[in-house]
Amino acid sequence: MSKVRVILPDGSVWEAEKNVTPLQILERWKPTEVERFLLAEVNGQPWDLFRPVADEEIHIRFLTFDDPPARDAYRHTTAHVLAQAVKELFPNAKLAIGPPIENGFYYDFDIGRPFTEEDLQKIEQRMKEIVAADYRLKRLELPKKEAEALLRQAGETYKLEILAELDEETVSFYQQDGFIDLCRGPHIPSTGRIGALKLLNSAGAYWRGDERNPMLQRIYGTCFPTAEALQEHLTKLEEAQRRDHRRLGRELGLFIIEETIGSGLVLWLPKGGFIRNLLEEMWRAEHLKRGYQIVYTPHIARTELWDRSGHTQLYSDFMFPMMELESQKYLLKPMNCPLHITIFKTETRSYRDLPIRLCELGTVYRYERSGALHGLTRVRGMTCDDAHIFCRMDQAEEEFAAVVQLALRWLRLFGFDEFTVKIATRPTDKFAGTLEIWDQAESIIRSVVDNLNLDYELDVGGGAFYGPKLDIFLSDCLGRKWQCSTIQLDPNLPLRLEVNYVGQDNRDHPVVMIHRALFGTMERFMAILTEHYAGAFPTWMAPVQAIILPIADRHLSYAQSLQNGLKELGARVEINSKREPLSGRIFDAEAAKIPIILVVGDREVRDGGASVRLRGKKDLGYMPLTVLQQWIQEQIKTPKLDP
RNA sequence: GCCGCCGUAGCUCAGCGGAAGAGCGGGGGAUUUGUAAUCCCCAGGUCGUGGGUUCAAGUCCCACCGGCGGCUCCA
Repeated sequence: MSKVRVILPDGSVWEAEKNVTPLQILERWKPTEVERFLLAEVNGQPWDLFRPVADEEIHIRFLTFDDPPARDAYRHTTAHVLAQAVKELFPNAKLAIGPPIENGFYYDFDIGRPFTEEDLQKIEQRMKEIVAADYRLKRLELPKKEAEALLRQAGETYKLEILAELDEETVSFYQQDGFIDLCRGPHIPSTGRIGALKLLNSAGAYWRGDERNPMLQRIYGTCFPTAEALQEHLTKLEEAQRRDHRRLGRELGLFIIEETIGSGLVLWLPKGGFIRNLLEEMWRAEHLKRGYQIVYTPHIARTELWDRSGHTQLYSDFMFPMMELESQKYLLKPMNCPLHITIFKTETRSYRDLPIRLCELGTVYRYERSGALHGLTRVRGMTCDDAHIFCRMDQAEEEFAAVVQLALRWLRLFGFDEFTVKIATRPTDKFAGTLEIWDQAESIIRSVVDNLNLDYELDVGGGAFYGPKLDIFLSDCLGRKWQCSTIQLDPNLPLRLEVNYVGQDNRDHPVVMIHRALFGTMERFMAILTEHYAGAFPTWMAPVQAIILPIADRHLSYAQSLQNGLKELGARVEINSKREPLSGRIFDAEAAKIPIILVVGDREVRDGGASVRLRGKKDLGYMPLTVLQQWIQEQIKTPKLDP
């Protein structure tokens, strides 16, 4: 019998029998803590606690729910419990896939009809029984042939399809109780280790996400080690709902999407319009300071322009249909670049003129499928905070890096400080230009990211049709990620559209373009801000910064003079002199999320100043006028980028 | 687009075969009010649109329009 050398996390080295399981090691090493651990990591590989190890020397670690691989295994096992329950209740159901996902898991089934609310309840009930029964999980490995026979006999056609795509000679199955499933694993040792679970909803989902495939029924669920942790997660989901920008947008008078206008088309109400204008003014000032030039372009342009740019061939799926008048054909613009290019080409540009940076808050229209629309985050008419930088190839890296840095600093101004960077590379089918040019562009982006020491993820094939890009996602206060800034390096449109400069050699050379947006679109950014702040915008951004509540009519003229004084300091101040009790008007002001409430009555009229209350907080007490003025100025100060 | 659910007053929703309701908001009146909702009265709806079933349709059926959730985070 050969031996295994086991190296534990604390550095101690043991000898064990061959085919020892991590669980056996754990029972010897930490007999009192066995229950805490869900999964092992053997020589860097996630490994079932119950799976014998074959190597002669192993470095082993034990993982708990707090380690992502173990959490995934935990939820993956729960997905198997879901599948077992469904198979028992609906023997004709065919299994598709059931992976763990960010906050839970799902499993796709083909049962020929949608699940009902009652189905879900029954399934969840059955799942809890399976958990209570505490079935052990087993891993078995079968040669592909035998696996195929097994799945064929079970009528699991989707699993057969998956199997056919696997290269391995032998494949693994996991089994608990009478349920067996083709699965890569890993899993937790037994169903009894699952603490609290809940099925959330079911919905149609195409097999492999492709609408040409049959529609399956997906059940989403989540699970946590304890009922408290599950409840915490459910509360968070409710909190997200409470912050839904579509709801807050209406309640706070920010924006609305109205049937009579059309799906995906936004009406900005005065308060939302105020915030947007504020952001846009900051944006313009910042861009002028940084050598950008502001341009304006029309919403429609002749089809020939879009033919030349390649949009009608490569982007037509997202474009509104053509309109024709006086035998001229026009298209609504889905992007601003061809128009900015046209502006660039109005003059012959010397190498000394570059870079030229044209920017515009340009409204574009894109056809999004009705089912994809969502509030302000997925719309059909949107304003991009767009810019196109025309530069030489030797300037591209520096310009690109400057934009990345600007974008990160810009987003921090609005209260975000956690970002994810994703590099999206050449699409597999619809792309313009040659592979060499794409490779060069992609390597420039990588070099920028490396020099700035940014961690990034790779989105293979996610680039625009004309070039690779770097997308910046921000995380809001609930940890949700949103795509905002996008910076695209485009060596292809300039070639196609002959966007050239005259070099030192007196010859034409193609420019390189950088397409970029910082906010992304004004619509989406407004949605993100609204949800991040739950409608309680920072004072500098709030459409109404302070509201004065005179206690009785006799205090109104004092309230007005106070209002005028504060307005002179630049504050946005209103008065609510409705003849309602103070508490009622405070309630209204809090509901409107006005940051500062100023109460004035006999005392304040006599002494000057006001009683101050901050949004969400109790009475801060009386402030004399001079103190109040200074304090207000501090409160309303707009954040600025350093030069 | 596809699957499921949902469309009743400006907003949020109850009513689900037998005379259209509530709260908020709006209008009017009373109250002159001290830190998260003062009281009373009133107006407001071809119950998303169009067809059908029925003695009778917000209510059941069909189509369309619109909204919501989901449609690879791959064994």
